[in-house]
Amino acid sequence: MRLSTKGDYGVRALIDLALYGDGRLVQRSEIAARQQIPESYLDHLLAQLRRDGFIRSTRGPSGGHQLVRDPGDICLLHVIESLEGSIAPLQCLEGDPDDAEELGRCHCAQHWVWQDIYVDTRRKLGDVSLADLAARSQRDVRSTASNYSI
Amino acid sequence: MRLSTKGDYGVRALIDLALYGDGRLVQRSEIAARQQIPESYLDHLLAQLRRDGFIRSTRGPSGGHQLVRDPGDICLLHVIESLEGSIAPLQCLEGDPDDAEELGRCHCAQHWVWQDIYVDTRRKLGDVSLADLAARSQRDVRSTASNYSI
DNA sequence: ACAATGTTGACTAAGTTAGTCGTGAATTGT
DNA sequence: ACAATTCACGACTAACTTAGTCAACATTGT
Repeated sequence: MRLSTKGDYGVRALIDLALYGDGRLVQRSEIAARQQIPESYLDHLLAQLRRDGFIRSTRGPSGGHQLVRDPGDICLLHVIESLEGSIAPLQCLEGDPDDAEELGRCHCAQHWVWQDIYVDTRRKLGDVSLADLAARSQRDVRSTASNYSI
Repeated sequence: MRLSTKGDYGVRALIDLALYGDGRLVQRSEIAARQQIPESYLDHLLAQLRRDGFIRSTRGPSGGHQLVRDPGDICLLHVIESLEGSIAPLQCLEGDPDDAEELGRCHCAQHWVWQDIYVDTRRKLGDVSLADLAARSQRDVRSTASNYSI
């Protein structure tokens, strides 16, 4: 039930782009340094996010990465599912989670419990945008900084 | 985010004991056959459940396994956590989940989202008893049987 | 041309999952 | 006492996943 580093790192990378990529390209090395992610590993995550249309990348000197859409229009659910694959707790819950017909087909005794958890988790993740996370991230940075300044 | 076979099989084994172990011992081979679990693998799961006080086992001919407590007094959360370990989606959420102090210590941007999901998932699992699952399992068996008899 | 950057795929080491197997210990029936 | 039956436990393993590294290549700005 644990999120792997792919999901964690990938989300952090997108938050970084939301925070520092306003109108400019952000380089892999910048993201890696700020978010504490091995640079060569970050490569794979950026590739996946590119494939799924979250970012656009530019080569060459002064190249880098940028978000394709507005951070407010990107929800955590899609990012996580891009990086982690399905987050269904049981195999019989995979497939289109919005198709109630399909989910109801299995009759294992635990099905309904995990289906409830699955649907609810997806809803919660769907309700959070990258902009929300970026704002939270910035707030935390400021509050930590103010602790030092007292 | 997927439940492993340990959790799935282990819960099914306990449901089997709830259904067929009323006042008698149920043998490993019975459980394995009914629940489609490799017998030698089931050993490990029963050992873990014994260590954590869910079942009691008796050796020798006509030996077997039985629940220690009433199925209504065993919640899914404790069973799952016995078999799977912590189900916290992030490492920084581990430790005592009822200690709000401890959970609030980390300030990674995603923390609050996953904490919400974690707390809610544990609550949902805590609200389901083995008796609930056993009843559901029996109902499903009957409804499947009645489909054939029509 | 060439240096800076991103792109891709092959490779790897460590850990987890999902088991199997063999030996031993307890219990029962004879 | 002894054999049969059942659980108990730990060693072992094959396949898969995770979390990376690395090298070769493609593109772009100067």
